[in-house]
Amino acid sequence: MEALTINQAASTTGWSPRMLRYVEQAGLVAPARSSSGYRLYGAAQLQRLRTLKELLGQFDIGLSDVAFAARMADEPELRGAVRRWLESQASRPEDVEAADWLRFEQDKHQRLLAAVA
Amino acid sequence: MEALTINQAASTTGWSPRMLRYVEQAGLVAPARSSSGYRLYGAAQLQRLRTLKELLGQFDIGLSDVAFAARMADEPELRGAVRRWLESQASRPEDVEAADWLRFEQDKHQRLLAAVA
DNA sequence: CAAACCTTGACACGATCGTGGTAGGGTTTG
DNA sequence: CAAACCCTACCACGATCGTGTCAAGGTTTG
Repeated sequence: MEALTINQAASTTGWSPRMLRYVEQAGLVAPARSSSGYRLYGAAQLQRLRTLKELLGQFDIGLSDVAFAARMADEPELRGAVRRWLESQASRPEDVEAADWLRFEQDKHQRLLAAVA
Repeated sequence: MEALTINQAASTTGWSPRMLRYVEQAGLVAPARSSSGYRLYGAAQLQRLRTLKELLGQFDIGLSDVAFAARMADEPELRGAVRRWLESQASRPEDVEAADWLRFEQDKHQRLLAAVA
Protein backbone atom coordinates (compact mmCIF):
# COMPACT_ATOMS: atom_id res chain seq x y z
CA MET A 1 0.00 0.00 0.00
CA GLU A 2 1.77 3.15 1.14
CA ALA A 3 -0.18 5.33 -1.30
CA LEU A 4 -3.75 6.59 -1.14
CA THR A 5 -6.09 7.35 -4.02
CA ILE A 6 -7.67 10.75 -4.25
CA ASN A 7 -10.83 9.96 -2.31
CA GLN A 8 -8.90 8.30 0.47
CA ALA A 9 -6.51 11.21 0.60
CA ALA A 10 -9.46 13.57 0.75
CA SER A 11 -10.88 11.69 3.72
CA THR A 12 -7.71 11.84 5.75
CA THR A 13 -6.77 15.41 4.97
CA GLY A 14 -10.03 17.27 5.09
CA TRP A 15 -9.74 18.54 1.55
CA SER A 16 -12.34 17.62 -1.04
CA PRO A 17 -11.24 15.56 -4.06
CA ARG A 18 -12.07 18.57 -6.20
CA MET A 19 -9.75 20.73 -4.13
CA LEU A 20 -6.96 18.20 -4.21
CA ARG A 21 -6.98 18.48 -7.98
CA TYR A 22 -7.08 22.25 -7.70
CA VAL A 23 -4.18 22.32 -5.26
CA GLU A 24 -2.22 20.19 -7.66
CA GLN A 25 -3.05 22.49 -10.54
CA ALA A 26 -1.86 25.39 -8.43
CA GLY A 27 1.48 23.60 -8.27
CA LEU A 28 1.47 23.14 -4.52
CA VAL A 29 1.07 19.41 -3.89
CA ALA A 30 1.58 17.05 -6.81
CA PRO A 31 0.99 13.36 -6.10
CA ALA A 32 2.59 10.54 -8.05
CA ARG A 33 0.58 8.82 -10.73
CA SER A 34 -0.17 5.17 -11.26
CA SER A 35 0.50 3.65 -14.66
CA SER A 36 -3.09 4.32 -15.60
CA GLY A 37 -3.03 7.91 -14.42
CA TYR A 38 -4.56 7.61 -10.96
CA ARG A 39 -3.23 10.05 -8.39
CA LEU A 40 -1.27 8.36 -5.62
CA TYR A 41 -0.75 10.34 -2.42
CA GLY A 42 2.14 9.28 -0.23
CA ALA A 43 2.70 10.09 3.44
CA ALA A 44 4.72 13.18 2.57
CA GLN A 45 2.01 14.64 0.38
CA LEU A 46 -0.64 13.92 2.97
CA GLN A 47 1.35 15.73 5.61
CA ARG A 48 1.92 18.62 3.28
CA LEU A 49 -1.79 18.84 2.58
CA ARG A 50 -2.63 18.91 6.26
CA THR A 51 -0.11 21.59 7.11
CA LEU A 52 -1.17 23.58 4.07
CA LYS A 53 -4.73 23.63 5.32
CA GLU A 54 -3.50 24.76 8.70
CA LEU A 55 -1.33 27.45 7.14
CA LEU A 56 -4.20 28.89 5.14
CA GLY A 57 -6.57 28.98 8.06
CA GLN A 58 -4.10 30.26 10.60
CA PHE A 59 -3.16 33.37 8.67
CA ASP A 60 -6.21 33.76 6.51
CA ILE A 61 -4.27 33.59 3.29
CA GLY A 62 -5.18 31.91 0.00
CA LEU A 63 -3.76 29.18 -2.14
CA SER A 64 -2.72 31.84 -4.60
CA ASP A 65 -0.65 33.54 -1.93
CA VAL A 66 1.25 30.37 -1.16
CA ALA A 67 1.57 29.75 -4.87
CA PHE A 68 3.12 33.16 -5.25
CA ALA A 69 5.56 32.49 -2.42
CA ALA A 70 6.48 29.25 -4.16
CA ARG A 71 7.02 31.13 -7.38
CA MET A 72 9.34 33.52 -5.63
CA ALA A 73 11.14 30.56 -4.19
CA ASP A 74 12.23 29.32 -7.55
CA GLU A 75 12.42 32.49 -9.59
CA PRO A 76 15.43 34.44 -8.36
CA GLU A 77 14.71 37.33 -10.67
CA LEU A 78 11.21 37.76 -9.32
CA ARG A 79 12.41 37.31 -5.77
CA GLY A 80 15.11 39.91 -6.28
CA ALA A 81 12.81 42.42 -7.90
CA VAL A 82 10.24 42.12 -5.14
CA ARG A 83 12.86 42.34 -2.44
CA ARG A 84 14.34 45.40 -4.04
CA TRP A 85 10.97 47.07 -4.32
CA LEU A 86 10.10 46.37 -0.71
CA GLU A 87 13.45 47.61 0.44
CA SER A 88 13.22 50.79 -1.59
CA GLN A 89 12.78 53.30 1.10
CA ALA A 90 10.21 51.55 3.25
CA SER A 91 8.31 54.22 5.12
CA ARG A 92 8.34 52.74 8.59
CA PRO A 93 11.87 52.12 9.91
CA GLU A 94 11.00 48.63 11.10
CA ASP A 95 10.33 47.73 7.51
CA VAL A 96 13.91 48.34 6.60
CA GLU A 97 14.80 45.61 9.01
CA ALA A 98 11.93 43.35 8.14
CA ALA A 99 12.58 43.52 4.41
CA ASP A 100 15.72 41.74 5.42
CA TRP A 101 13.80 38.51 5.16
CA LEU A 102 14.24 38.04 1.43
CA ARG A 103 17.94 38.46 1.83
CA PHE A 104 19.43 35.78 -0.32
CA GLU A 105 21.13 32.54 0.46
CA GLN A 106 24.54 33.75 1.42
CA ASP A 107 24.69 31.31 4.31
CA LYS A 108 24.10 28.18 2.30
CA HIS A 109 27.32 26.79 3.64
CA GLN A 110 26.22 27.26 7.19
CA ARG A 111 22.95 25.61 6.39
CA LEU A 112 24.66 22.62 4.89
CA LEU A 113 27.00 22.33 7.84
CA ALA A 114 24.08 22.57 10.22
CA ALA A 115 22.21 19.88 8.30
CA VAL A 116 25.17 17.53 8.62
CA ALA A 117 25.62 18.19 12.30
CA MET B 1 6.66 72.33 -4.46
CA GLU B 2 8.26 68.98 -3.70
CA ALA B 3 4.87 67.26 -3.45
CA LEU B 4 2.30 66.43 -6.12
CA THR B 5 -1.43 66.07 -5.71
CA ILE B 6 -3.11 62.91 -6.82
CA ASN B 7 -3.91 63.97 -10.35
CA GLN B 8 -0.41 65.26 -10.92
CA ALA B 9 1.03 62.08 -9.50
CA ALA B 10 -1.24 60.09 -11.77
CA SER B 11 0.05 61.99 -14.79
CA THR B 12 3.69 61.36 -14.05
CA THR B 13 3.38 57.74 -12.99
CA GLY B 14 0.94 56.29 -15.45
CA TRP B 15 -1.48 55.16 -12.79
CA SER B 16 -5.02 56.50 -12.70
CA PRO B 17 -6.08 58.55 -9.67
CA ARG B 18 -8.50 55.79 -8.85
CA MET B 19 -5.69 53.24 -8.83
CA LEU B 20 -3.46 55.44 -6.71
CA ARG B 21 -6.14 55.34 -4.03
CA TYR B 22 -6.44 51.61 -4.49
CA VAL B 23 -2.70 51.07 -4.23
CA GLU B 24 -2.73 53.07 -1.04
CA GLN B 25 -5.58 51.03 0.35
CA ALA B 26 -3.60 47.91 -0.49
CA GLY B 27 -0.93 49.27 1.81
CA LEU B 28 1.72 49.57 -0.86
CA VAL B 29 2.31 53.29 -1.41
CA ALA B 30 0.93 55.69 1.17
CA PRO B 31 1.43 59.39 0.41
CA ALA B 32 1.53 62.08 3.06
CA ARG B 33 -1.56 64.16 3.65
CA SER B 34 -2.05 67.90 3.69
CA SER B 35 -3.75 69.49 6.65
CA SER B 36 -7.03 69.29 4.80
CA GLY B 37 -6.59 65.67 3.83
CA TYR B 38 -5.21 65.97 0.31
CA ARG B 39 -2.78 63.26 -0.71
CA LEU B 40 0.74 64.59 -1.25
CA TYR B 41 3.10 62.42 -3.28
CA GLY B 42 6.80 63.03 -2.80
CA ALA B 43 9.64 61.99 -5.07
CA ALA B 44 10.12 58.73 -3.18
CA GLN B 45 6.50 57.70 -3.58
CA LEU B 46 6.52 58.60 -7.23
CA GLN B 47 9.55 56.46 -7.84
CA ARG B 48 8.01 53.64 -5.91
CA LEU B 49 4.85 53.88 -8.00
CA ARG B 50 6.80 53.74 -11.23
CA THR B 51 8.87 50.76 -10.20
CA LEU B 52 5.78 49.06 -8.85
CA LYS B 53 4.12 49.35 -12.23
CA GLU B 54 7.22 47.93 -13.85
CA LEU B 55 7.36 45.09 -11.35
CA LEU B 56 3.77 44.09 -11.99
CA GLY B 57 4.12 44.14 -15.74
CA GLN B 58 7.49 42.47 -15.91
CA PHE B 59 6.48 39.36 -14.00
CA ASP B 60 2.76 39.43 -14.60
CA ILE B 61 1.90 39.52 -10.93
CA GLY B 62 -0.84 41.44 -9.12
CA LEU B 63 -0.99 44.09 -6.47
CA SER B 64 -2.28 41.43 -4.11
CA ASP B 65 0.86 39.40 -4.66
CA VAL B 66 3.10 42.28 -3.75
CA ALA B 67 0.83 43.05 -0.83
CA PHE B 68 1.27 39.50 0.36
CA ALA B 69 5.04 39.76 0.06
CA ALA B 70 4.87 42.95 2.09
CA ARG B 71 2.78 41.19 4.68
CA MET B 72 5.37 38.45 4.94
CA ALA B 73 8.00 41.12 5.29
CA ASP B 74 6.58 42.38 8.54
CA GLU B 75 4.93 39.32 9.98
CA PRO B 76 7.68 36.99 11.10
CA GLU B 77 5.23 34.29 12.11
CA LEU B 78 3.64 34.21 8.70
CA ARG B 79 7.01 34.33 7.01
CA GLY B 80 8.27 31.47 9.14
CA ALA B 81 5.21 29.34 8.58
CA VAL B 82 5.35 29.79 4.82
CA ARG B 83 9.06 29.13 4.70
CA ARG B 84 8.67 25.99 6.74
CA TRP B 85 5.87 24.75 4.51
CA LEU B 86 7.86 25.38 1.34
CA GLU B 87 10.89 23.70 2.80
CA SER B 88 8.95 20.66 3.94
CA GLN B 89 10.09 18.00 1.55
CA ALA B 90 10.17 19.96 -1.66
CA SER B 91 9.85 17.36 -4.37
CA ARG B 92 12.42 18.62 -6.81
CA PRO B 93 15.91 18.83 -5.34
CA GLU B 94 16.43 22.33 -6.68
CA ASP B 95 13.58 23.45 -4.50
CA VAL B 96 15.41 22.49 -1.40
CA GLU B 97 18.00 24.96 -2.46
CA ALA B 98 15.58 27.56 -3.72
CA ALA B 99 13.42 27.52 -0.60
CA ASP B 100 16.55 28.79 0.97
CA TRP B 101 15.44 32.26 -0.08
CA LEU B 102 13.47 32.94 3.06
CA ARG B 103 16.57 31.88 4.91
CA PHE B 104 16.68 35.00 6.96
CA GLU B 105 17.76 36.29 10.28
CA GLN B 106 17.38 33.09 12.24
CA ASP B 107 20.66 33.80 13.94
CA LYS B 108 19.44 37.18 15.01
CA HIS B 109 16.18 35.67 16.09
CA GLN B 110 17.75 32.92 18.09
CA ARG B 111 20.14 35.31 19.70
CA LEU B 112 17.22 37.41 20.80
CA LEU B 113 15.41 34.40 22.19
CA ALA B 114 18.58 33.23 23.88
CA ALA B 115 19.07 36.66 25.36
CA VAL B 116 15.63 36.55 26.88
CA ALA B 117 16.13 33.10 28.31
C1' DC C 1 -19.44 -8.12 -15.92
C1' DA C 2 -21.16 -4.69 -12.88
C1' DA C 3 -20.28 -1.69 -9.10
C1' DA C 4 -17.24 1.49 -7.48
C1' DC C 5 -13.50 3.98 -8.43
C1' DC C 6 -10.53 7.24 -11.26
C1' DT C 7 -9.65 10.79 -15.15
C1' DT C 8 -10.35 15.24 -17.69
C1' DG C 9 -13.49 18.87 -19.12
C1' DA C 10 -17.15 21.82 -18.49
C1' DC C 11 -20.90 24.84 -16.28
C1' DA C 12 -21.97 27.50 -12.23
C1' DC C 13 -21.76 30.58 -8.47
C1' DG C 14 -20.29 33.58 -4.64
C1' DA C 15 -16.14 36.29 -3.24
C1' DT C 16 -12.36 39.07 -4.16
C1' DC C 17 -9.27 41.80 -7.42
C1' DG C 18 -8.54 45.47 -10.61
C1' DT C 19 -10.69 49.30 -12.67
C1' DG C 20 -13.83 52.86 -14.05
C1' DG C 21 -17.44 55.78 -12.95
C1' DT C 22 -20.62 58.95 -10.23
C1' DA C 23 -22.57 61.54 -6.29
C1' DG C 24 -22.30 64.60 -2.44
C1' DG C 25 -19.45 67.58 -0.15
C1' DG C 26 -15.00 70.23 1.32
C1' DT C 27 -10.60 73.18 -0.46
C1' DT C 28 -7.66 76.02 -3.40
C1' DT C 29 -7.13 79.35 -6.51
C1' DG C 30 -7.83 82.61 -10.49
C1' DC D 1 -17.28 83.58 -5.79
C1' DA D 2 -16.83 80.23 -9.35
C1' DA D 3 -13.97 76.92 -11.57
C1' DA D 4 -11.07 73.33 -10.73
C1' DC D 5 -9.43 70.25 -7.67
C1' DC D 6 -9.62 66.96 -3.65
C1' DC D 7 -12.05 63.71 -0.42
C1' DT D 8 -14.96 59.49 0.84
C1' DA D 9 -18.47 56.36 -0.35
C1' DC D 10 -20.86 53.97 -3.35
C1' DC D 11 -22.35 51.06 -7.89
C1' DA D 12 -20.76 48.40 -11.75
C1' DC D 13 -18.27 45.09 -14.37
C1' DG D 14 -15.03 41.74 -16.28
C1' DA D 15 -11.43 38.50 -14.51
C1' DT D 16 -9.70 35.33 -11.38
C1' DC D 17 -10.08 32.38 -7.06
C1' DG D 18 -12.19 28.76 -4.50
C1' DT D 19 -15.53 25.36 -4.63
C1' DG D 20 -19.27 22.13 -6.04
C1' DT D 21 -21.35 19.30 -9.37
C1' DC D 22 -22.14 16.81 -13.52
C1' DA D 23 -20.96 14.32 -17.95
C1' DA D 24 -18.43 11.03 -20.70
C1' DG D 25 -15.25 7.72 -20.54
C1' DG D 26 -11.25 4.53 -18.71
C1' DT D 27 -9.73 1.17 -14.53
C1' DT D 28 -10.04 -1.94 -10.60
C1' DT D 29 -12.15 -5.24 -8.21
C1' DG D 30 -15.76 -8.16 -5.95
